Amino acid sequence: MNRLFSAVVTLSRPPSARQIPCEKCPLGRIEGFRKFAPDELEFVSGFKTGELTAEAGTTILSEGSHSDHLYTVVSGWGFRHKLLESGRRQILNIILPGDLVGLQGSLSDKMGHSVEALTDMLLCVFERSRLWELYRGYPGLAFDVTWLAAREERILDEHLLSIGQRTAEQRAAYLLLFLFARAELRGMTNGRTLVFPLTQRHFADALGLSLVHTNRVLNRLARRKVIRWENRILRIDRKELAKAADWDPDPDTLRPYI
Amino acid sequence: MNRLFSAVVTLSRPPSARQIPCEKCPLGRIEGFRKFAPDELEFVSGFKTGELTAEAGTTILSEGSHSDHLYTVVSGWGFRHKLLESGRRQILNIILPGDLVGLQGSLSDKMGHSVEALTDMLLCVFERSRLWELYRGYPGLAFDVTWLAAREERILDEHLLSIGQRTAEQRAAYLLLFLFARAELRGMTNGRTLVFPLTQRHFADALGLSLVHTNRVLNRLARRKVIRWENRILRIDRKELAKAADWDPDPDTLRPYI
DNA sequence: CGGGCCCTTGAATTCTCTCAAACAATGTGG
DNA sequence: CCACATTGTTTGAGAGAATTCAAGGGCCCG
Repeated sequence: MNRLFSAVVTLSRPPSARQIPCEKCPLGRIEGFRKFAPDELEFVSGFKTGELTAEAGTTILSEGSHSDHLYTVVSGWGFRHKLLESGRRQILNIILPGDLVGLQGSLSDKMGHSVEALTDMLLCVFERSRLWELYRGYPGLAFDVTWLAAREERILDEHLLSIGQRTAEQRAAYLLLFLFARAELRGMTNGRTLVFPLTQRHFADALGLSLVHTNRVLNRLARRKVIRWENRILRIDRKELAKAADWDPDPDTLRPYI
Repeated sequence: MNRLFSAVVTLSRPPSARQIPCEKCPLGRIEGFRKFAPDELEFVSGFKTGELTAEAGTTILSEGSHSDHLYTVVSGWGFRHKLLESGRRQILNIILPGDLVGLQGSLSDKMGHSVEALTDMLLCVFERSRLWELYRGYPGLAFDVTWLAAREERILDEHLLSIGQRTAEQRAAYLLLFLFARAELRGMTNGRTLVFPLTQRHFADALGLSLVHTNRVLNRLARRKVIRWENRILRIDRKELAKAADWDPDPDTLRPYI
C-alpha cells in the first residue's frame, strides 16, 4: 500500500545504527523532491551523523528542552504539538517524510514545541553545531533550509486561517484534504485511500475542537459519503472534500530536503 | 511617546526616495537588535534598493500575487492576513519594526498572504533576485534570514495554540501582552502604556472571534482593571494580564534584522 | 449637517462543550 | 478460553460559549 510506511514498521534495529547511505536515501526517489548536486550529496553525507528509529508514541523532542540535533524524517508519521498548563494540547502540524524537524532548537536554545512519533519513524540525525558549516560552504543547501522554514510558515498560516475562520466541518474537511495531498506527494496513498495513523483525539487536537464534536462532524461527512475513515484507513472523495473545505491544495512544486 | 512611531507619521515623502543610509538605520539603535559587521553593513547597503513609504490602510503585498521585493520594516505597524471566499479574514500576525516581510514570495512564486499597513510605514526595499547573492556571499546574513523565518514560525505556533485551545478571555489577554512585549522591545512603549493602532475589528480578526464578543471580552478585562484601551492608547497591568493569559512573554534574546 | 467609522449593548439563536454512558476491538494474565 | 483492563469510537442530554441580528451613540471630517 505504501512503500515508505511499510518500510518503517518492519525496521527494528538499534538506534543510531547507520543503514542507509545518502545516495540511496528513499526520499531521493520521491518524485517532486529535489535531487542533490554531487558536492551537496557529499556534504550531506558527512553532515549526517546517524539514524534514529523511534517507536510509535515516543517523544522525539520536548518543548522547553534544549536540542543538539536536527532531524530529517525518512519514513513514518509524527506530529508537533504544544501544551497548555491546563493540559490542553494543540497539534501544530503533522510531520511526514522529508520534513526537517528541530530547526527551531538550533536557532534558539529552547524548543518551542514537542515532537512525537505517530507511527514508528526513521530519522536522519544532524548536529546542530555543524549547521554553520552548511551555511558557510553550501549556500544552496542553506537556501533549502530557509525554504523549508518558509513552507512550514505558510502551512501554519493556512491552519491559523482554518482554525480562526472556518466552521468545524470546513476545518475537518480542510485538514483531511491537506494531509491526503501531502501523503500523496510522497507516494503514500493508493488511489483514493491512505493508511491514516491519527486517532480522532489527535484530529480533534489539531482542529481545536472537542473529541465529541469532532466525532460528530466526521460522521456527518461520512454519512454524506465525502469520506470514509475506518480502522486507520482513510478514503476520500477529493472533489466533495475540496468543496466542503472551501479549499484546494496548492499545486505541487519541486521541494528540497536535507 | 514613541520615537519610531512618531517618526513615521510625520514622514510624507515620495516613495522610493532614499533618505536613510544603512549606517544610520534607526533599527540599529534599538537595544536587543543585533548590530552588523562592517562587511555585512556594506553588503546590505548595496542590497537595499530603496525605501517605501506606505500610508495607513495601504496594501503592500497581495495574497496570490507575485512579488519581486522583500522588505524590512523600519517604522510603523502593519499586519499579515488571509481571506476566505466568504470574506472572513484571519489576521496572522502583526508586523513591527525589524520584521522581514515578503520572504515567502521570494521562495515560492505566489504570496500566501497579504500585508497591509496599520499606520503609515517606512520600509526598506530589497530585490528578490539578489537574495541569492546574500546566501552565497554572506552566510551570517543567510543564517539571520533563516532565524527570522524560524522565529515567525514560533510565533505562529503560539498563536495556533492560543486560538485552538485558549478561552476567549485568555486569547485576548495573550495577544495584548504579546504585542505589548514586542512593542516594548522596540522602545515603542512608555511605561505601562502604548500607542496601539489596531481597531477592535482587527483584534477580533486576529483572535478568530466575532467583533461583538471581542468587545465584551475586552470590556470585561477593562472592568477588572487589567487593561485600559481607549482612543488608541493601551495601558496594561502586566502581572494581571499574564495571569489572565496563562502566558509569559519569552525573555528577550538578541535578534537580527536585515 | 450628514455620512462613515468605531464602539457598545440587548436579545435570540446556533454552535460547541462537558458530562455520562455504552459499545467495539484488542490484548493480557489466569 | 474467559475475565478484565485499555483504548478508541459513538450517542444522548443539558449547559455554556460565541454568533448573528439589530440598534444606538460618539466622534471626526468634508
